[in-house]
Amino acid sequence: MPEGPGKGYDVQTVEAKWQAYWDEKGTYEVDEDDPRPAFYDLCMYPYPSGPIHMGHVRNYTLGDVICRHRTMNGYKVLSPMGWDSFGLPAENAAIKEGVHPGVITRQRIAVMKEQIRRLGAVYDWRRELSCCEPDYYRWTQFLFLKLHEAGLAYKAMAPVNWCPSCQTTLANEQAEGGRCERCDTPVEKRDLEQWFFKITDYADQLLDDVDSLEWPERVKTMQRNWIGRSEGVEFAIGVKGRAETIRVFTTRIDTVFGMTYVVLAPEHPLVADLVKGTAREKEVTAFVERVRKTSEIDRMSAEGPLEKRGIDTGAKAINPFNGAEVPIYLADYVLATYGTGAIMAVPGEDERDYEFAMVNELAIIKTTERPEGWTEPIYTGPGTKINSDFFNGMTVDDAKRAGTEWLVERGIGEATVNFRLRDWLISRQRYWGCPIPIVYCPSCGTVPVPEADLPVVLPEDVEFQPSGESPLKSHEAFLNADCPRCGKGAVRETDTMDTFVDSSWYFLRFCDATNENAPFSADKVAHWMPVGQYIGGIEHAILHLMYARFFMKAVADVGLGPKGIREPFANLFTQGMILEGGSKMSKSKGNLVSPAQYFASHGADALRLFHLFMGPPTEDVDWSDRGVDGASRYLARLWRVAITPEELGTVVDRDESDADRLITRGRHALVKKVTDDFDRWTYNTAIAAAMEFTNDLYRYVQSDEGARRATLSDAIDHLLLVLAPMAPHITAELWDRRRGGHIHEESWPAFDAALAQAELVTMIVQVNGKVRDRIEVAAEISEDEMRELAMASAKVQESLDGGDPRKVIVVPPKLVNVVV
RNA sequence: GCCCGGGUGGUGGAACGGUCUACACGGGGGCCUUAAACGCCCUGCCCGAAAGGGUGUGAGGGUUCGAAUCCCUCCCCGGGCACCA
Repeated sequence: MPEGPGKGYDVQTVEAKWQAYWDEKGTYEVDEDDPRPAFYDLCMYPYPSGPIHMGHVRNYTLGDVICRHRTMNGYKVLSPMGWDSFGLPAENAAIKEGVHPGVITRQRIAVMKEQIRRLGAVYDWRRELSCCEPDYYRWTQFLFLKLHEAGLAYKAMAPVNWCPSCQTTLANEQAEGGRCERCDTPVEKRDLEQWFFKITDYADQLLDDVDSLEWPERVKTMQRNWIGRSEGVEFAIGVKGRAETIRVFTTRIDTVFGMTYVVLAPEHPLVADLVKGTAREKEVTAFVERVRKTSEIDRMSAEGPLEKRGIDTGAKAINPFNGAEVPIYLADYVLATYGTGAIMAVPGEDERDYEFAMVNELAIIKTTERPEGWTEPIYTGPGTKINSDFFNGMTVDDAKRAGTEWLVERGIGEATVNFRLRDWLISRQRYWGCPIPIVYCPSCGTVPVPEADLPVVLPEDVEFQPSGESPLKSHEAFLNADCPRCGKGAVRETDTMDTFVDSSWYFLRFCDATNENAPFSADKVAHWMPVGQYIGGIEHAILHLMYARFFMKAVADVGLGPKGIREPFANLFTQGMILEGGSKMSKSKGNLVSPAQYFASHGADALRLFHLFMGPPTEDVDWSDRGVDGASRYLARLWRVAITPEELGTVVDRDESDADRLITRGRHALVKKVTDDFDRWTYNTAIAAAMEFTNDLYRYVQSDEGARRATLSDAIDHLLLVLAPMAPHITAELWDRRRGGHIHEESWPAFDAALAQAELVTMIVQVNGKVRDRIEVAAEISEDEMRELAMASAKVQESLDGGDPRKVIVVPPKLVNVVV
């Protein structure tokens, strides 16, 4: 492995020097009273897991390039960094190693911070925050109280994943495959009282506002699908011989005359009552038990829809439209948590119902005309209604309207909208998270902790149970509290908040990070927000980004945030993953490649440059370290050329030559190219252009009589300027040595578009679309001249063989195509 | 199953409908050196000693003077969603 770029360039010393300079001088510290226009550049803050990995390098390099580039373009760029420092991994490590999670976490933050600095990424460190510290989480608690006050935080019974061995609930992500992440015990469903945020109140807004975002289309699509708005009707279906009705939701009321049976979710509240005392009771109860044991994860994921399991209750439903009696089934393909937990089933017009009907040998009624040649038994497209009484002859859409009207007139149904989005369950039965500021009083009930009493501090003197049960549950001093309302003895909530709550507002805190009286001031937030560029992994496309959007809106509505800003992230960039051998790098796979070794062997600039050069940052890339050498070699070359232009060839002080004109043209073209590429996020081609220009310099200066020193100097200055955001250390050092001063305080260079155009171009001569000749011509050549030149070409004459061309296509100044 | 992305040299990747493979990595060769490292230059698939020619962007069609690029059919890879009525 080569030791750095070589001759006269001491990578380690130079990089350390400039990193210290940026820190000490506070180059990237910004404030409200700075008159430059504001720009907020943010990378998703990391979970402090210890040493950084290549994904971090990619992320923070991109963020840093944006920050430095924007700054050179005259903006004051807010670029902060912090730590998503609550969470399960540190707590698990604590249980295993007997060290407090806070200790482990703070050590890891120190390591990570040092490595991020070593990368040369610059931040306004005065704004650093860590969400596990009381000066941050007291405001998370404050926001919880505000949401609670506004009715947006509530407690309710909910089915959760429960690990019987660890005695705790688990997040869905921690119970993948239906087994506990820690002990591999199968997870059960339990109903527990849990805290929720009422994100569903914002379902419509969250959906509508997606349109206004400059985000990757696929992320927007994922958000829309996750919200899953669907319009339909809810109506009551009578049960034969009983007073109760079953409410069902459907988006296809036009198919109601095809209703073949009704299905209830096994958890439906009416089930027990329906079968009580009937011959079916025993069998149905057994079925319900069986389904309950299957976790929701198994029911909803696996490889595609599971085989439809169901059972006849023996009860009959009555179709209100025609009085038809149909059987009532229970089936696990109907979810208790969506719509009303009950459906009307129409096998002729719904794939799932069809599948179920086949298994249970039920009749199929078609209610929509099939298109010519349609052979499938199910049809879900548009058409004309048939077998449908007063719908007959209507289109599907008209029948939907008529059906809804019919129900509304009789008072048994109405149009409704359903969402896939559920309220956000934020309770975690874990220690290492933000305590929920609530106490339970025997006489006053659930009482919020007064704002003046915040923070509710996580006690440090805790003993971690090998079982994983939260030590808060057995911590007397924490548990016992006085009721804020009546002063009598009360008990504290021991659940902590999902760490996604912490990350739902950290970008707001960055705007006003040291405020001791409020989570942030609305004015400061208004000054910086929305984030002008947010950069992070695609894996957060739904959860974090949805929650943060919800918070931004909620915070405005409870009177804390600026009213006009309802979306936190105006622009989002999702970077691709760094793979190793085709799969994601991870500790467990043992295929981590540490960035730290490259700091020592090649330096931060080379590593940054290589990451940017690998390919477009949206794409996943397989890691290969061969190219770091190449980046390093290029930087060494740049160093030699900039320090000693004679390296390039003959440097003279005399009149302008062709070489001078070519070099000047080249540098205008370079600046144009890099400027365009920065807008397109195609740093790979920007770097290629810089390399190409450097190669061209050698060519021009070595040919004929050499180039002027002044021309070269100007070219090298521009080369350094365009590379400055990407390779900040070497360009800063060279700039300082060549001209004095700080390159990152220079303006982004301008270019003259006319000068960037080449004088001479290669004209391609084709015969029948195949290249037959190349001729150097002036860029301003006329069509006629081109045609003449092309026809005069020996190659063309040969092909014509004395005849006349059928057609000649001329595209000035690049191409002539002769068709024979 | 549905919805997105992608398939271009040995590799990463370039390419407003107009020279396919820029820029790199790796390989081969040469120069420099006492030698090596560094550096510099050439090369890049097939035929040919060369000049030159040919094939050629996952497959097959189409549009066009001209297609990696636009249209249709299909195959393969990656990702997301997955019983939401």
